[in-house]
Amino acid sequence: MRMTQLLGSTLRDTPAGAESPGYQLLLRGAFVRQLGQGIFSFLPLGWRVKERVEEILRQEMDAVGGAEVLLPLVHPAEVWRRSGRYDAIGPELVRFSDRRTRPHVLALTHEEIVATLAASEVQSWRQLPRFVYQIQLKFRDDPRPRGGLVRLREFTMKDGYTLDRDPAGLDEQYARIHGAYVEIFRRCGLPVVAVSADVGMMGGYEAHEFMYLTPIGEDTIVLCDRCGYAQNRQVATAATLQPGAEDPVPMERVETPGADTIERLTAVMGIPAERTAKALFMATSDGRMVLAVVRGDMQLNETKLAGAVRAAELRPMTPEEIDAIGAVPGYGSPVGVGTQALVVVDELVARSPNLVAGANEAGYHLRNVNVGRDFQADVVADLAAVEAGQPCVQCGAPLRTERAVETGNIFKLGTRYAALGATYLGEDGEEKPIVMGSYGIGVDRLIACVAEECHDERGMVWPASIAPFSVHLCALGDEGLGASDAVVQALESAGLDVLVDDRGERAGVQFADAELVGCPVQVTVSKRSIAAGGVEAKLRADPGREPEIVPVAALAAWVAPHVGGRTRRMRPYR
RNA sequence: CGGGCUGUGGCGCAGCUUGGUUAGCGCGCUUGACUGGGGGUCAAGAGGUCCCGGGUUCAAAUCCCGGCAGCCCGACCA
Repeated sequence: MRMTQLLGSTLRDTPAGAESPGYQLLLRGAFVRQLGQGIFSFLPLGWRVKERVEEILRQEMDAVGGAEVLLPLVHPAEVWRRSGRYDAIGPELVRFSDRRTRPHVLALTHEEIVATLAASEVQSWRQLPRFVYQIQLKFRDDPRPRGGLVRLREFTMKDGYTLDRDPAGLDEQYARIHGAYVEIFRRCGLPVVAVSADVGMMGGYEAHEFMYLTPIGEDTIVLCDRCGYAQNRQVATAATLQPGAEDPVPMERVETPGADTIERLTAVMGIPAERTAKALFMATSDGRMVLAVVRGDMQLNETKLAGAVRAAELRPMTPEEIDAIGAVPGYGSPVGVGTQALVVVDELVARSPNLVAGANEAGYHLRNVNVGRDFQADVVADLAAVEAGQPCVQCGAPLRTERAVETGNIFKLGTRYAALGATYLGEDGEEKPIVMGSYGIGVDRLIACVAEECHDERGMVWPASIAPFSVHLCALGDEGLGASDAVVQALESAGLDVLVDDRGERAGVQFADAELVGCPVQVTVSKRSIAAGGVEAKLRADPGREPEIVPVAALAAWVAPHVGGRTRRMRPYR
């Protein structure tokens, strides 16, 4: 392909508003352009990268028995009503009417569609297991898209769905696809860690996320360097702490003026935060009031609390609601609170004697509060968010936390979508629910992560497997331009794809752009190289090394080992 | 949805505080000359509803009000 065919030119200045280095380079290298919030165009170079990634996805999905399909982007609302998600999901599900005022939605995932197909297409146990996947657009009206391609509203997802007779069958496919995911990220040159995760809105009973560790990530994962424990902070637990043994002593009311935060309380009373309990006032989506108690030095993990009270969603209580249960913000505690609120206590608090808690009266706290004696817990559960440095639940070594981007996830859904009629007739003649699994990879997000991972100060350094072209050919001067056709011919006839800089720009401009675009092999042809016996070749990943003179006839053989990871011959553009 | 920041030729920015000439600068673009291996030099050009709407004023890029858009933090989110 010739550079004069490309739409979009490289940028010398970093566009305003692009924060992360990877996103800056995707813009500067003319890979993508933003159209609206969370909505992007892929320019020719970006499209080539995307095509490469998709090819790897197809190969790996096919390798574990996947059959590619294409499911619609626009769904009648009825399908989502039947699964219950039409009402369960908030405004991120885009709803609209067609010309006959029939309600529709834009696909934000495709479980419903696969389940609907399974209902009509699968009748017998002989038709299971199955694994279908697609590479499709999704639209999620996210309240806050950000980070360029990291968090989009319109995005491309590789989503796959397994259909099985029973959980054992699901486990088998799940493990196989887990392995395929590891291979996909390896081939794309992106280091990830697989962590256990919350199932979220998908429902189901087990999930893993494939996380790329980066400070721009929006998730926090908890890692143990000794034993390999790795979980999303939403579900992570630390080893149980053992509070000092101490006999309960009588509770007393103390004056604590202005101590309406844990920080001020510890200052006023001269005690460490570990000796305090704090109350958080939450309401469930089904209208229950929840008073959660964690130790003063710890953060509430809302995912854990939601699980403990079996709530779909939680929100903070309003001041009126707090007042109605008889509590006082800043001085709140379960002591003396009426039965309108469900009291949920972190297990560490439940075992800790003589804590300081609020008195539900402005300016007063209670010393020596003991669970069971001074108030009753309706539920005792692990509610605390894991902090770095806490001991690992498996081996006791100090845990580490890292920011990460979720580039892929896999879910064991189980039978929840059987409600859409996804059942089969078993070998025993009985109707049984199909057991489903769901498997996603965000293609754009994966590219964004690779851009973060694979660059230097001059531009992208794409892994050969997904680079837009194998070779970036700089044709310098009339002699270089004149000789470039033969070089392209030599490479393309060997199955190598080439981007030719045929713009007639000066050497410096061509070199700078080649480094920005980041193809693995950079070849220069010019009067000088011809006089030296061929072309100059060097690797993008090794910019410091002197280029090597290679005869045109030997060039393809020189290039090939450096682009071995490329798997598909792309059609030449002509 | 809350908080903060920003909207000025294709890109990056100045000007706004304290209203007043033809709204500037760098890059890019066009034409010509020179140059020709790391974003070269010189010259001549093209290109602008100063985000939108309203208001104040003799006069608004500039001040006021209201929108819209983008970015960041938070809430939210597979």
